[in-house]
Amino acid sequence: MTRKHSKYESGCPVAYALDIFGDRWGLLVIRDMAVKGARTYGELQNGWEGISTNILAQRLKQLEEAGILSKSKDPENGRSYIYALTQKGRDLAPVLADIALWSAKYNKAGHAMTGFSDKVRADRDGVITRIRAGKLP
Amino acid sequence: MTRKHSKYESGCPVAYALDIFGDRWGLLVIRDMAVKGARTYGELQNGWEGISTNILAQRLKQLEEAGILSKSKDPENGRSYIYALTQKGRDLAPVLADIALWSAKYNKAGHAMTGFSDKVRADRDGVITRIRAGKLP
DNA sequence: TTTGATAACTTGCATTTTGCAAGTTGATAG
DNA sequence: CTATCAACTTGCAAAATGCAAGTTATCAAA
Repeated sequence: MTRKHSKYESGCPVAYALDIFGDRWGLLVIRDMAVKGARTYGELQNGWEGISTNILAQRLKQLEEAGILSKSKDPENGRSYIYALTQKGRDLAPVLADIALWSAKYNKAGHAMTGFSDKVRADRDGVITRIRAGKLP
Repeated sequence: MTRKHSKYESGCPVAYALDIFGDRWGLLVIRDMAVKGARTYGELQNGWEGISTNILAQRLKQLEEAGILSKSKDPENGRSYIYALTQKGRDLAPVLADIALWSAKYNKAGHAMTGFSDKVRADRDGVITRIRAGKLP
């Protein structure tokens, strides 16, 4: 991620990853694609958290530059683009899965969604394998 | 995390977690404690990435409020406090481990640290168990 | 063909977060 | 007592995010 605040550059693996998706929206965009199957700008715009249009556009560009996702023209609709996670992006499945497990354990809110975390709890390896294969969890 | 930009509130587990550590520094503070064994403000201040003093103070307070870490007076040094990850914080070990593995696979920088990710690659469960038990990986 | 709708952004400005660097306060050591 | 240290705090600047209106290219219908 090309932030003005210089990248961490510490060489630590956690820092390296956070340089790519350690902002407010990066991992949520990736989640929308991996877990919900979002593929277009409009679908991502209609995500659960209400990302701003300028931030979404910027994030998509940065994640594309980081090799996390790819952007191609939609052959069936000249106005639309298709965004897809690359293998590099899909390989973040274990991170998403374990974050969901952690949250399921500690989030006491009554309105918490449990679909994804329930699936992970039931079959963590299966969920990860499917996301890595480009399928829904 | 009490950010003015309203919390996501979507109910999604990933969003719940990012509300707590989805800022620029949260997960790095947690890493410093889990992976390096940092326990004092000074040790955290001397982290690999150069966090600002005001941000560190603020983050420690927020993470304490979120139940990720605890703060207690150092009985041997009246000027110092000891910060320790709670079980809730230590339960983020799988997330840290997965991030490290992912980065080891995709970070091509020659100066990348490989200690933690090598340990995870060799024995992911062992690393997670040790961190969860409050030990170093 | 024209008109209206739509997808994907872009733009201008406001608010919030992070960064820099100096400063303060309480505790310790000599 | 003075000097040093640990843990912040403070004031301001820079960067990131949010809001809401706007623009452009493409598609669909009349």
